[in-house]
Amino acid sequence: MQLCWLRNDLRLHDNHALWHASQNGPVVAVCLLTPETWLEHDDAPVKVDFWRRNLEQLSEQLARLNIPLKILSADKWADAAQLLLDLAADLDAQALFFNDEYGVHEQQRDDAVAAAFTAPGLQCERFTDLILFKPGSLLTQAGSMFKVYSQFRKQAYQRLHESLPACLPAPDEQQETGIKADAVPRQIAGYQPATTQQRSLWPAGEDAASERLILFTEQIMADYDSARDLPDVDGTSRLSAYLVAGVLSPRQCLHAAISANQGEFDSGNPGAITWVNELLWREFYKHILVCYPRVSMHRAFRPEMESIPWRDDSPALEAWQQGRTGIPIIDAAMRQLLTTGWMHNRLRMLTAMFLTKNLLIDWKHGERWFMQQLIDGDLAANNGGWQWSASTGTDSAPYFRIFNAVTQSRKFDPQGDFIRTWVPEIGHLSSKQIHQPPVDDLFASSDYPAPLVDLGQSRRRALDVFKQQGDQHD
DNA sequence: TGGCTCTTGGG
DNA sequence: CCAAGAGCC
Repeated sequence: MQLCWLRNDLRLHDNHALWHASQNGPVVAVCLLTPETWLEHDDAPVKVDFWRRNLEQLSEQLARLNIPLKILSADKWADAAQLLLDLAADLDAQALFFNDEYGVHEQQRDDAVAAAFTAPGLQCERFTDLILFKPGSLLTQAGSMFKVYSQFRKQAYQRLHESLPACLPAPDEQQETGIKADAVPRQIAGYQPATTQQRSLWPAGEDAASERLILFTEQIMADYDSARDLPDVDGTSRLSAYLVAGVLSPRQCLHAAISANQGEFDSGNPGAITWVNELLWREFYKHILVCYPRVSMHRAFRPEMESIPWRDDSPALEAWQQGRTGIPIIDAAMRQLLTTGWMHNRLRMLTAMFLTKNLLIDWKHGERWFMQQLIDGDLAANNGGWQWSASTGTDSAPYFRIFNAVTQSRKFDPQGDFIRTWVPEIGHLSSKQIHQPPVDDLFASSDYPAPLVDLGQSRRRALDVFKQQGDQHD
């Protein structure tokens, strides 16, 4: 008997741990509920609910293969090893299989569990599955981790040309084990259940994920290059939540893109190339997290950026969080996040840069708020994105490349339709005015706030601060 | 995965 | 008046 420990890999297909366990003999799947650790990691309620709903779907699929799902509960990850050992003893299981997760706490937890199993002579098998390449396996000539994305990608392309990682099938149906499966709880204690709207925006299960993947690669991806920046258009993959919960694997994404692009991933349709590029950014940030763990320990990737005098301004932070900054595109984006648990990628860059540059508020506050709200919150990608915007990260935006939220709004939401959806109190304004409501109008008719900061002034303030930072370290 | 300002040259 | 390009942050 083998245990397969499921975490953020809630799928039957192309699941390395599950497949290899099933090749080894009868399998019992197990997962561990640790709400306290999720809280410490700022996992959003909508994300926890999505994970739970996917687990529900997966347990039904597993049942059809006669693979029982056992559900363990613990306060903290520190208890994981003992709980899994006890279960193994109960079921007389000799081996534990799981797919590696990345992050300091995750790796500590997994190393401890692996040690606890191998010490008494049990087997523990770990796999690279959530990403394409094992972190640390793509290196410069000098043997160090890349600090610049384009070089990382070059190496990744080369490796993919040499051998494209294949997708594994779902495990076969096994003999009845006689072991009773546990029911997936309807709700996780301490977490608000998701709203009806959120649930219908993000249907759970492998079938839903694969439907969206096919729709995207066959109908949306061809225009990805031009449409992906328009928040009011369904032009992005919207697959991130599925990737984070592991309902979908990056190999499945890569193969779907390739088959919709005449077998190519770095040539052919520009949309396909750009999307594969996004998959590789995801990969890059995971590698950065493992090779430079300081980025997840409240540290800037670039040490010389540690001493930026961030402003302490909780009213402004709260206005940003609640979508009351008086900059329509920023508020629309933040309200989309609050309501749906998701934000369009272009808007993530805009709102992050507005917080870190125009408001000069520490990126760590924004990083935390995003994690607490996002259905697709992912430590590596979220941290990478925030440090990119704050210019503190690897290969990040140069400090002088500051977005102007209003200019970007005119460019990417030209008719103002996205703003009208989320900021209805200024919906009556023309598409010319809606990006920057005239002050008279604000006094006259709506309770929409005046801008929190002047974009020009606050831009110059950020330039001064960041320039000084650089001078100090010349 | 920018923006601002200044310049030039054309309506 | 504006578009387009250069140089700077």
